[in-house]
Amino acid sequence: MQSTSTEPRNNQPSTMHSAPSEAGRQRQGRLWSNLREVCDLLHITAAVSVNSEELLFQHVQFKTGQRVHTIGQAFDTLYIVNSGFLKTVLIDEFGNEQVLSFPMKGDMLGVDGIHTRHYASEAVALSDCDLILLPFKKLTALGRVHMELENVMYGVMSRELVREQAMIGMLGALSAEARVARFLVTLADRFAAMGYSSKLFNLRMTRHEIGSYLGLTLETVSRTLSAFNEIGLITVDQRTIGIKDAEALKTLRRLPPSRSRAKQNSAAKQKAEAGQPGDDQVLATTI
Amino acid sequence: MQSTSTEPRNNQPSTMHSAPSEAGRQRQGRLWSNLREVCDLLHITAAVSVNSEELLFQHVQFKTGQRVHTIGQAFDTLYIVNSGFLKTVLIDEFGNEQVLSFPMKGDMLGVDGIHTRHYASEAVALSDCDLILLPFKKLTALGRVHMELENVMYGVMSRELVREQAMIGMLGALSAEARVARFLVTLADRFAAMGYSSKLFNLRMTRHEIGSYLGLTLETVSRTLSAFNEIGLITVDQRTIGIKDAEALKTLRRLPPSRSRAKQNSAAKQKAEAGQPGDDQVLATTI
DNA sequence: CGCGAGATTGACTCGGGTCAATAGTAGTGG
DNA sequence: CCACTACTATTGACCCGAGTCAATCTCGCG
Repeated sequence: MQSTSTEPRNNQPSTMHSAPSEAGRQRQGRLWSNLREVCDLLHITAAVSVNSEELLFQHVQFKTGQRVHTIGQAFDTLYIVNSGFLKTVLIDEFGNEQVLSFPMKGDMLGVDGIHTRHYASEAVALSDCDLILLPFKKLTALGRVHMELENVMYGVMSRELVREQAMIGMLGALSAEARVARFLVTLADRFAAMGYSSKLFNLRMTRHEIGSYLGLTLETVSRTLSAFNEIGLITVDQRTIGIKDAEALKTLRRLPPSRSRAKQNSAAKQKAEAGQPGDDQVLATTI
Repeated sequence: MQSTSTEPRNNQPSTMHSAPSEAGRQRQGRLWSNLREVCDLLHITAAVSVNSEELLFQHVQFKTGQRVHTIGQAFDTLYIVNSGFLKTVLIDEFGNEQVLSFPMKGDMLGVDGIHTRHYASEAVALSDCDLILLPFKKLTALGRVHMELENVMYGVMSRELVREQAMIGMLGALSAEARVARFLVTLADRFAAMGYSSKLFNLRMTRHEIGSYLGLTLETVSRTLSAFNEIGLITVDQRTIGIKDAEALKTLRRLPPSRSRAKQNSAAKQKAEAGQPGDDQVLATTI
């Protein structure tokens, strides 16, 4: 089914979420997954010994725009994304959204609710989604029997922690161009890991949401994408992104590394390269 | 166990770390803590039933500047801060440090190593420190017997995750003044939770480290502290900070909330308040 | 076919980064 | 005890990256 890419299952409206695609079996008119399928989804290589056809986890579908959980809501279950795209957000005292992540297939939701027993963030479906429910009580009870599970959980939470650390590092140190470049590269890698094309894909989120996620305004995101397009790093058409030079995007550095170049390329080099027939003056500042 | 790490133990000479202060008992010339003491330190209200005088966790001392663990080092143990102050940092491709956190009493270190089995960050002592070792293997083995422990771990990791989410929200949305203000308020609260004064304390980190943590330059941090000092929110003398108006610091908002005031106070209001005998023009822009 | 949400682009402004000079503080050793 | 050095902090001058405001364009949808 997901042959080419870009669109997993065409988003036909209202059709009971079209194809079940991956894991899961019908029962009582619903999809269920066993522990092995859950671990596969998480990319965790835990040797799940059990014949866990007994241990089944229910799926739930959410349609575009629906909230999976909201801030302050009593916590009782974790979610794993089986298909679809979401965003998680914080809401500040003025009602402004701060996007924290864009979960997709294989990601876990709700971990931030464990501590206080209330979700600390809000999760919203950006497309029709299929999520697997992991009732937390059930999960800890299972831990008693299957110790592998405990390590799976530690691994997932630690992974999420590392991801957030990288995010903090990015927000604290990178320029706008570098943030957008990294965002695109990371997205491409995640699509690749899901079996889709990493060279051509559709953004599921608005410029505003990307900006919030990267600590930028939507205008800056838009301008930066246009600039990347002009110098041939990518192609942009609304939400369709084509990656043309992944290497350049990966190595695009920040402007404020410290004291170093930043002055020398401003005037001195400009005239030296008048022989270039191309049109690459747009990002000349970042080299 | 093979220490391998940068700076192992054996540095208890000098002053045997002044006062043992809190938890711990001597044995083999070292300090050890039991499970209850560990949980108390973490502020986790887990009913630790066990008479866990058998389960003892060793302490280790680190002196100012020593590294507890480095990036890429093989992970095998978690740490809990019993006393002292540290920083955790990421190192980018150019050797620049990005400060991620300032762990102090009751905080856990090393969680980011669980996922890949290698520490993802570096932890450095900013003062002489006393840490409790939690060998991860031992910990998971214990989980088999004491289920409370599992929940303690989940709680600590979830708490850390929430903290990092708040950090991301701050870096993505707040102005320099607001970041510094929040930093001070958060520090004050943490000191209060540790039983110290929340009104007068010493920073254990440099302006540079604060700036890195907040995504600012050291100059901006310094200037902002001076500005807060001038309008009477705090007093500053090198690393000694006195909190004068905690409420004002807490409610200091960002400048770029969206579209709203920002223009109307620029010219119109200035002349209307010439009757103010005080000296408060410094931060007039933020109102 | 018009409407509204989203995206693009331009013009302008300013918060905060950069560079630089000065001053306070700590550690070391003669 | 006082230099001598190295590190840290404070301030000022300057300027650029990105935010703000606003106009226009595109596209999907009822």
